[in-house]
Amino acid sequence: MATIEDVAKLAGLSRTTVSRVINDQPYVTEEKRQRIVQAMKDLGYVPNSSARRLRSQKTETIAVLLPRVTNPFFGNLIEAMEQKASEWGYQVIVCQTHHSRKKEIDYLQLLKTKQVDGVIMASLVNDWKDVEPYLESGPIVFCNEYMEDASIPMIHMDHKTAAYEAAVHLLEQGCKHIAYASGGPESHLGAMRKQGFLEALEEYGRPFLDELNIDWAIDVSDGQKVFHLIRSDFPYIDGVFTGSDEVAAGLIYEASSSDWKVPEDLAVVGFDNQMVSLLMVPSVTTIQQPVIQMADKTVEVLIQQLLHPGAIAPKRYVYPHQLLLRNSTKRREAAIQ
Amino acid sequence: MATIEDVAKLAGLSRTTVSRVINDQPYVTEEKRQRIVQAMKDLGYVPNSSARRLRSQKTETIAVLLPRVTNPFFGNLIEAMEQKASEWGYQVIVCQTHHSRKKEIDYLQLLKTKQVDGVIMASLVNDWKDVEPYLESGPIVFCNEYMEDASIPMIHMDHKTAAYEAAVHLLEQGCKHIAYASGGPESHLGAMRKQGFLEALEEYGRPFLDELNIDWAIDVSDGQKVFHLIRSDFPYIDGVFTGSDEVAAGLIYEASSSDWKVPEDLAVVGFDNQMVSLLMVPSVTTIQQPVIQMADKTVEVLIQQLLHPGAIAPKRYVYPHQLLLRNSTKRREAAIQ
DNA sequence: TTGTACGCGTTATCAT
DNA sequence: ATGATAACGCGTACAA
Repeated sequence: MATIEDVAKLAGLSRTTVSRVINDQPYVTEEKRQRIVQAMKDLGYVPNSSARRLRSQKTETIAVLLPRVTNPFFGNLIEAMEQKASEWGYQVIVCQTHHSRKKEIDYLQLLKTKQVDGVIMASLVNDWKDVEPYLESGPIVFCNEYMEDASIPMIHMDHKTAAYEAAVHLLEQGCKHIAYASGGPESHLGAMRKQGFLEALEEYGRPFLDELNIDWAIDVSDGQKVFHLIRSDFPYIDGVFTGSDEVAAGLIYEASSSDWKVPEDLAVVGFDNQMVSLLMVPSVTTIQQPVIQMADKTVEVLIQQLLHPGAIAPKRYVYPHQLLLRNSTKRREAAIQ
Repeated sequence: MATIEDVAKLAGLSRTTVSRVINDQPYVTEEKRQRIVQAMKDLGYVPNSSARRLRSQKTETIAVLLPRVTNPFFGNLIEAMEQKASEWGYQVIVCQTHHSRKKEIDYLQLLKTKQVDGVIMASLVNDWKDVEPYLESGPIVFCNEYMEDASIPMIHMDHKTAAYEAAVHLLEQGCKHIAYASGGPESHLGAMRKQGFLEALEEYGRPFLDELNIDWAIDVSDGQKVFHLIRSDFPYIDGVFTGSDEVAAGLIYEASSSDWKVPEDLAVVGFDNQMVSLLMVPSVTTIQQPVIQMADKTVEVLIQQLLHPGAIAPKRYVYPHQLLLRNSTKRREAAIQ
């Protein structure tokens, strides 16, 4: 592998001058520049990135922490992030935490060991006190996930209001006993949703019992299980708030192969507006997040922090959501689309 | 940021000894080892990865090239790859080519600049002659994509036979005029599928006309367009082979809001066995690929190349597919779930 | 068992 | 305008 030294020799000049050419710096005669460019071509020279990193203390790489890529929400997120980052010349490392505290911390180590310049956390299962120390090694930005006490940039939706609106919608459609089927480990975000949901119930004078709380529903097959659980043990339930479109899809799929009708017997709302929510019959009422905008903003904020350290105060960007009314909750005429 | 030098000073020893402790090398008194470990803790010392890379000429990082993450097939692929790689202590960089030749080459540069030790190509739109030169900078492995002339490891299915079987299935179900709705840029893999498809038609004495060839169908909305095209311009078509479950889903979705019935009026087969193919009504007959096994194998093969350069001859691993018979093609009694 | 000294490939500083 | 030289932080012959 040719080094800068080789190029210098071949061109009959010094490393310094070659370096100047590489980095488009002034003070190089056009003639010598040509000679160097030619030498680089002849040798197939490419600057060694490790050496540059060591010298510049920069990696042009960021880590994106998320639970898993195959969850379509996170898939969309990282797709947009990678695209945006590459526009700025940054590489993206995928870090799947699978909701594990240990893995999350392990990946944060990338910051300490200088393998990445900054970190985006779209996964957050550790307490802030365990994350904060890593801040001194480089900037961290939250996306989707968030918490009150951290003073770093956060890009997210108002999950509490979103859940509140979804619950109100179910109540307005005449649901009397609404189950809450969500899952995964407790995160601040999950707590917010739950809060909004409960507020709506309280406002409408509906009680919420333990039996209506399902906290292990993540994917399609869980959704299927949820349906059977409801049907066999709690048949009086007539509405379900789910934490994802996948759970909603599983529920609706099972219902359609039973004698229950959605939404007449059971109204269902999903979350994320994934493609499947539109393809299901009936189509799924869901909450849309501006994923791409959030992803772009997150990358932009992080890179700005890298380019101008400490220039801007950590801000919070709250993006709007939208409750998309579809057929899975259409018990009264009002429903649109 | 503390360096190895700081640790050495604090412990009253030399850098060398500290280095020995870091890398678990012998010839260090237990007592001094303790002293050093303590010093590292006190200083919060972590080895600088850039320096290590420069010194060792290794990055412990691999690049995965693919069209886009939100295509569920590739989402599954990179999810499994990242997980496997992390078990070996390797980082994964996402490289979305969006079928662009330029982007594909740009990402291959990561190999030349020593930003990664090896590359997995699950995207392949350039000619082999343009890819081959990068081989001298490090190992490259194909996954899913492949071509005859390259002498590097390749992990993939027999797409030709898979397509052949799907087409035969449609013919056996009594389809007389079968459209081929696939898309994206031409790849060797696409050519193989088409070949298998055509062979089946020929075998059954069915002609294939230009009007039956749709080459721009990639996602759900394309599938919807395909349906309307067929319905308005080529209503005699009674079967469609699609390149992905998403296209199939779009087709079926539109058909269900029309007076056409699937499979009676139009039989549809998909590709990849994505979740949506199971959730659609009717469920979609499709071809299943052993994605995770292929992903694991690919990572394993690449890492073996990194650990033992030139030890094993480049081999080809062909994985079995499975045609899953579902309702979207069930025109005769035989079909199974 | 421990330490000295050099080099990995670049870039920044300071002369000239 | 150009070049010599010193870092960046680490690992490893080789010497002791």
